[in-house]
Amino acid sequence: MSGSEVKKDEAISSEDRRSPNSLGHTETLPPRANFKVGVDNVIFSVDLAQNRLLVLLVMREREPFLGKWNLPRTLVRQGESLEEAADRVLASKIRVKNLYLEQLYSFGGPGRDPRESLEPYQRYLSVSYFALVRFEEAELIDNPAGQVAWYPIDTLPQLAFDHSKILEYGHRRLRNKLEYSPIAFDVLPDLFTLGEVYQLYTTVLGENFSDYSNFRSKLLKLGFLCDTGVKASRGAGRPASLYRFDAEAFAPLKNKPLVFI
Amino acid sequence: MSGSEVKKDEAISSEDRRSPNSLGHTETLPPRANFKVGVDNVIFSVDLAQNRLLVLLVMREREPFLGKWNLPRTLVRQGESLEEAADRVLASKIRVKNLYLEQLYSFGGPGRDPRESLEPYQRYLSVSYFALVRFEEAELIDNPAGQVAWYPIDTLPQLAFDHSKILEYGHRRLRNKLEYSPIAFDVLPDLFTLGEVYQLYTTVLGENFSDYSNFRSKLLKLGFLCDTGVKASRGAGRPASLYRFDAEAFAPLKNKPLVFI
DNA sequence: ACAAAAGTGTTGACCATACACCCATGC
DNA sequence: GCATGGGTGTATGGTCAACACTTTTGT
Repeated sequence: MSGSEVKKDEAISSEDRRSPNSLGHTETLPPRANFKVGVDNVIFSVDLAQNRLLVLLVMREREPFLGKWNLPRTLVRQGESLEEAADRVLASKIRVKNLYLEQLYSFGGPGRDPRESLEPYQRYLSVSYFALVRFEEAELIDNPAGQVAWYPIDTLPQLAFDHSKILEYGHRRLRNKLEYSPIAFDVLPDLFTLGEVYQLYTTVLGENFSDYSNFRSKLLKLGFLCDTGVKASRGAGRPASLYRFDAEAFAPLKNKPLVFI
Repeated sequence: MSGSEVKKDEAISSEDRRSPNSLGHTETLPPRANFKVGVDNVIFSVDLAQNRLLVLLVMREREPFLGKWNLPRTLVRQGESLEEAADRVLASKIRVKNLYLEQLYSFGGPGRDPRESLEPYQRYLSVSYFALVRFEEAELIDNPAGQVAWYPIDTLPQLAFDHSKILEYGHRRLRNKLEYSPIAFDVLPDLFTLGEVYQLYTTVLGENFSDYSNFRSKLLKLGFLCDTGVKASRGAGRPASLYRFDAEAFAPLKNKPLVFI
């Protein structure tokens, strides 16, 4: 508390403690950096048929890193927001109706792009976005600007730039998001079985995150899934009820800390 | 599953499904935006003597928004990382030894800065950072570039640009971080009483987040606080034990989901 | 003595985990 | 029948919230 006088209900200001000796020590700083701003997308999907978590990659068609894979990316256009740019790259690679998209992190340190050494004082900043889409619905667009492919998260090729780091960051976010927000229902079909939800969770979080019957009762107790009564027969075994995500029942839970484990 | 053939252990590629008609629909896009990249800091501290959550603001000394308050900010310099820039602004306003700093969010939509309408095609991107510092230790630097002040979070002045939005975002992050990571111990002194920890939590999260005795036992059960045995007398009442944060005992809990409620 | 703050203990409600077990279907 | 997946129930131990109570100080 010594040396921290505070007046009730007033801002504590540098004016109050101006010392006469500490005037303008104007150190010379390097000049401002010059930035190109792009958006990099980490787009995930879950292939329920094969229990694989997939990431969308694009083959580079020019230098630097020609012939290497990287994340779908673009530079931001005039009049366009960051999220619009992210939407645009996504839409240029795949066609989907339902998706979850959110900003991930910004990477802007020096040395991210080898072109920096060619164009002096040029820097490259990437605002990364994280997306989850429905695999069964996602239609790859045949792109003149390069080959596009889903890669299983556990057999990734070497990536250009610092994209492995970005991807790893996105993977961590996916696992966290799945645990405490209902993003799974953004990419599941309108009607789904609880088995499908469980499958999605296990392929992302690993086999032993929870036991099916406990997962099931926990999820139902949250109260935002409603049983349509309709049964779906998926090959052998007893037919499962089809459920629907009830957005209205979920609304009051929004912003509340939730655990979906 | 229809129309989604997948080969085991191979990427699913647009090459596999190339359709001859979908070649280069080269829509004309607007040209690339031209960005200036800055860093905006939301710097919090907790005044334990008055139970107030404070934010550091800076008075603007030039247009636009001359005379209005805004967050401490700077443009990124050559050779400097984003975090280094964030550190630099912070260090130019206050002197602190201990702090917690992390990236918050990037704001880069069109129309954020009124100068955009003057310089055509110019855009302003802010990578915001969030910091928590120890109030008692933080010494405001008498800045030639403008007045600096701590403002209580509940009596903020009007802010320039979209800084209210950034600040609100930072406030939300602070509350969340406090609940599930040990950032409080980054800004508490080396030796502290459990009452001080509780006080910090209540001024950030509100009076009714938890009862003291429950908070206490929960925190101790986590096992990374060690009682030094030394007693501290703070005015009236029974003297409290001084505790120390044990980084080694905490290490195994790192990356694990924790609740500090 | 009394107030104030630290610290301990108890209780009942709720929740997580690990199972065991029944149900409905395809083959 | 039997394998397969869907669905229900239960027993055990743990955690959470509320609150009563004791301890140690300053005045």
